[in-house]
Amino acid sequence: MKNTHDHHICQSKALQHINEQCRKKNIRLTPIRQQVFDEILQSHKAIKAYDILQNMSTPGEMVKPPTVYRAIDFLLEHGFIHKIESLNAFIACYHEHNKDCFQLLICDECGTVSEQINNKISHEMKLLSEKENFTLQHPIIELHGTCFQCNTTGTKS
Amino acid sequence: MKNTHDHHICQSKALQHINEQCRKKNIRLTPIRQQVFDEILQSHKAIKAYDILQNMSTPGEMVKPPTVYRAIDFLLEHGFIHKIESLNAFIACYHEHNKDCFQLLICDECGTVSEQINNKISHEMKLLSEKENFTLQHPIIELHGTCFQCNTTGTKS
DNA sequence: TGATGTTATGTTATAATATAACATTTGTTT
DNA sequence: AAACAAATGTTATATTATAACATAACATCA
Repeated sequence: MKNTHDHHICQSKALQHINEQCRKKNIRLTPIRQQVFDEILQSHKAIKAYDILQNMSTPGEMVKPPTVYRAIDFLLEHGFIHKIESLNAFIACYHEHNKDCFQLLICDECGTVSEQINNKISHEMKLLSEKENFTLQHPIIELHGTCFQCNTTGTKS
Repeated sequence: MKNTHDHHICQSKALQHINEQCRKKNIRLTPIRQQVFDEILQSHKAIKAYDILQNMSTPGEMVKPPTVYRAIDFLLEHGFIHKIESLNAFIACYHEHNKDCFQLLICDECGTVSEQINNKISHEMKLLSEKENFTLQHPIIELHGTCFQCNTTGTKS
């Protein structure tokens, strides 16, 4: 199946970004954190914590949940990954956004997740919050549906 | 503490609505489903499945998870309640909306959840989806922050 | 340098959320 | 009443996530 983009470019950009940021902010990208980020970076599909666990484990050496969850917490805290609440899964952040408002398009057919930064939506969220005298701190926007590829081909990738 | 609205009105409206709908659609609001809905209807705070379990149990008769989860599934399916994915919790639907796009304002101080139906936001979601050739089926919009009351009083309700 | 504090990791156990699978009962239709 | 469908009961277990405490690695500066 033809892919609409070269994921290696995303990956190397994201890697560059995380390395830069860690240097700049003087936070430590330890081997475990690196490994967990690499797992999440593999594709544009969301990955679950226990799948990361599995992938990082060998018959001789089973990685334990706190190891992975702690790395995930670190990556989330610094915005290198996002949690998809409706899937209990994680996706790498490919935008270098300082903005705290982004939208996730989640294809329920193939599992692909696409991160969008739409200023109009951010703006409308702000307006709604103001209208309701609500101090918006953390917007979660997860849009489930079917992506173009799956609509077109009718197959799972 | 003064409350900004009379929750009993919400409750009775929602009760009326669910009864009407069940009659109209010829679906059964059994005692268990009624009970679970009542629990969720208690307040404008989200409630968790295991709290419902607790509330429905007596020392002599412990309700078991599938009982509650099945009722929740029924109520979700017919739009009488909503799941808040970022809290793993549930809230009654007080709008009689056929619309599939609503926004939840979630106060992280006091736990109050307010359901909004904002046409501009729905519209922008549609535009974004179209732009990305994405068939939107189920939008999830959960806005975390602090409500007016909590901002003002600095206390938890 | 090595004493000290801080950050990260290891380890064990368990909490919290959710579903599978199969048996039984209740309701509905004819 | 027979037969089917829908709902509930019951047991077990899967999945997701964290608490609590021990140890190791790193940082810093007297």
